[in-house]
Amino acid sequence: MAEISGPVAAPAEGEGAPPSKEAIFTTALRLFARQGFAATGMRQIAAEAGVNLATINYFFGSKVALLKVILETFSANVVDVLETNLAGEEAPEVRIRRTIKGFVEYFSREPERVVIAISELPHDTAEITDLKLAMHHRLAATFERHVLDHLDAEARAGLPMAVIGPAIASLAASRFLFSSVTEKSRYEGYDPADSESYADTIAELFLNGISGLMAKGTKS
Amino acid sequence: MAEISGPVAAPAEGEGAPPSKEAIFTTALRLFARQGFAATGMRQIAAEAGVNLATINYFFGSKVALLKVILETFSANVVDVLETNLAGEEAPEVRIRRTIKGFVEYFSREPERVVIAISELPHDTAEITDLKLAMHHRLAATFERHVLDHLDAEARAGLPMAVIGPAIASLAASRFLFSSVTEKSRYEGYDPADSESYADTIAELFLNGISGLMAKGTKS
DNA sequence: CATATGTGTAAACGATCGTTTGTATGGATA
DNA sequence: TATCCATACAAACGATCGTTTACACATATG
Repeated sequence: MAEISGPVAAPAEGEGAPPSKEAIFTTALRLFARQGFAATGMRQIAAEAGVNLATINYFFGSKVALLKVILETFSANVVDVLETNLAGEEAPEVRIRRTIKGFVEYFSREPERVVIAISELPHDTAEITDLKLAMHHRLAATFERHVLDHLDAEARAGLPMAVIGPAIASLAASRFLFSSVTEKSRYEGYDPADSESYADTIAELFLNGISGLMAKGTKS
Repeated sequence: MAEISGPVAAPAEGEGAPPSKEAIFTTALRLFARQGFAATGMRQIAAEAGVNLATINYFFGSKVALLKVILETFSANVVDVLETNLAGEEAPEVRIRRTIKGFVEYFSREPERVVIAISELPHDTAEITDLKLAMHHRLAATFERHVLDHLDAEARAGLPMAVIGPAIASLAASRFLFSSVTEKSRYEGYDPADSESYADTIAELFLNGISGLMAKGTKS
């Protein structure tokens, strides 16, 4: 099958895109996050976006291609956050803390992409698997280059990449993964809208654990 | 609609169950974890379990009821692990470490349930929402009673339940969430089958962060 | 023997799925 | 004006969806 130069290959979702295309994209983002990719039908997207059914395939080519665009931009953004925050001459602790806060802040801005990415992560949709692997390799390589390679052998042995990679990702995403549950519960003395202090908490948790959190106490 | 005393209400998956029923259950467990609930069809379950299509609804009533059984047993098991490990007179750190290791060990034994539970967590399937909320409340109440209530106000202020609840769950589950990706990659010097040391690593990470991991180094 | 019950099966139900086809329109371009 | 092209729409395609019905067979019970 030859390459197509039609609208299918368009990178999508820039502000230059036609209003219909943008409506489709934001609606799909919302529905995929709320109901899951497989459970969301094309007709529902079309109806809630206020466009014709065929318009979706006209702009995006297919349903999985729509998912692909979502995951690809998410992947690019996450790699970008990691690269820009993890580089530098400061102590590893400073750069790691900055990186985690960068993750949390980006996730707060686009929680729907986080939910979609994590929800689809364990499933092996044929056309998505390669995308996930590529993202994983880029993230792992960046983390190794900027952090692990600067540690002595003993410290490095305590940080197996296969553990802390998923750990840091899950940790930063945990709030958004569970938001459908925690939002329905009430916690006294905690403001869920305060994303700044949340980023601090998660960063401290990853660096020094709950003992670090308890030591800091009300100081934050 | 009156209650039915037929096989639909059966608690399922005991060893006393008919072989067909057990085959359906284990097959559904595998397919739901690998493809997702919505993306898995009844006919595929029936075919791979070697039973007739109608047999599934005969034993379980409906497709969502099948998912319900999976999540209910998972929920009961997780609450049980938390209760048995978190209680006791030892220092909080000892009990928390034991609890996390308990989680990881149970998750290692039944990774498919973990993947299903986390994947379906953000989605609001009408009949599943209540189940998730109930599980969340039980877990939060148990953790508060056994840990938070024994801390002084300052230390407690550093541990917002809305943060560390999802955090501990995501951390313990991270490896199994990402297994479809990490399994396809190679990590030197790390044996993914060593679930014992993995549990240690995650527990140390939650308690003392990566600084704790680096301090321990090759000692583990 | 007659009957009830648990299990398994074939076939079909209506609904919804993702995708494609054909056509219409409106503005830009030649 | 004539042509092209991006956008948009209605309608239908075949396939698959979860579920239900009706029936068959075994075993156990009265």
